Amino acid sequence: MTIEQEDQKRAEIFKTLSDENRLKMIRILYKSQREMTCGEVGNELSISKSTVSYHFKALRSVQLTNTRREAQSKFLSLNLETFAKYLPGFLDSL
Amino acid sequence: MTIEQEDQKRAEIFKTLSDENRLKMIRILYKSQREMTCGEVGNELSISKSTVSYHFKALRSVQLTNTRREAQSKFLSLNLETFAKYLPGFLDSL
DNA sequence: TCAGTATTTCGACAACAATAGAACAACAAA
DNA sequence: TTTGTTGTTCTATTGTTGTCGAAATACTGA
Repeated sequence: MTIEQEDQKRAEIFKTLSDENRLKMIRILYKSQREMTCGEVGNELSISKSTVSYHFKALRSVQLTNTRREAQSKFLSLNLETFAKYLPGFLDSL
Repeated sequence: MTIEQEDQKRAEIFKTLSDENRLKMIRILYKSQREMTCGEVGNELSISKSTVSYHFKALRSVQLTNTRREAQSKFLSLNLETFAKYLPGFLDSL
C-alpha cells in the first residue's frame, strides 16, 4: 500500500469519525461490551432510523464495525483491529 | 467538560484530519522535526496558496498546530499536547 | 400465504467544505 | 518610498454530507 493510499484510508476513517452521532454509536458499542442490534443502538440517539442506517453503513464501509445477521436483526460490534491499527488508544480515551 | 462537549471537540479534530492535504501537511511537519514556514510546507503540495492558508487555519483552529510569526514568515509546528490527548500514538503511525 | 418487525434504499433538500484567483495586509530591504 | 515576499481574506463555484419520510427488502412466525 502506497503512502497515498494509506492517507486516503486514514482520511476516510477520520471522516467517518467526524460526526457526533457516529462517535456516540461507537461509545455505546464500546461501553456495552457486547454486540447490539441496529435498533438498540439507534434507540439511544434522537435521529430517524434511516439516518441510523446511513451511519451504520458509513462505519461498516471503513471497517470500523462488523455486522452479523440473525433472524430479522443485525448485530453490530466494533472491529478492534481497525481501531488498533489506525487509532491506537482511542477507544480507551472515550 | 461534558461528554457532549468532548465529542464535539473530538469530531472537530477528526474532521480536520479527514482531508488528505491536511494529513500530508502534518506528516511533513512531523518528519521534518522542526518548524517550517507556511510556504515551505505549501510548496510540497500541489494546491494554491489560498487553499494552503485555508488548511492552516483549520489546523490551528483545533489546536493541532502552533504558529509563530517572524518577519514576513510564519513558522508552523505541531501541537504535541493535542495529539497526545486525542490521538495517542497517531503521529508514530504516520 | 399473510401480517409483523428490522433494516436498507431512494429522492429530495439544506448546510457545509475544498478549491482557485484576485485583492489585501504585514513586513523587509533596496 | 517603492518593490518584493509571505501569508490572509473575499467571492464564487462545485461537490459532498446529514437528514427525513416513504417505499422497498429481508426475514419470522402464525
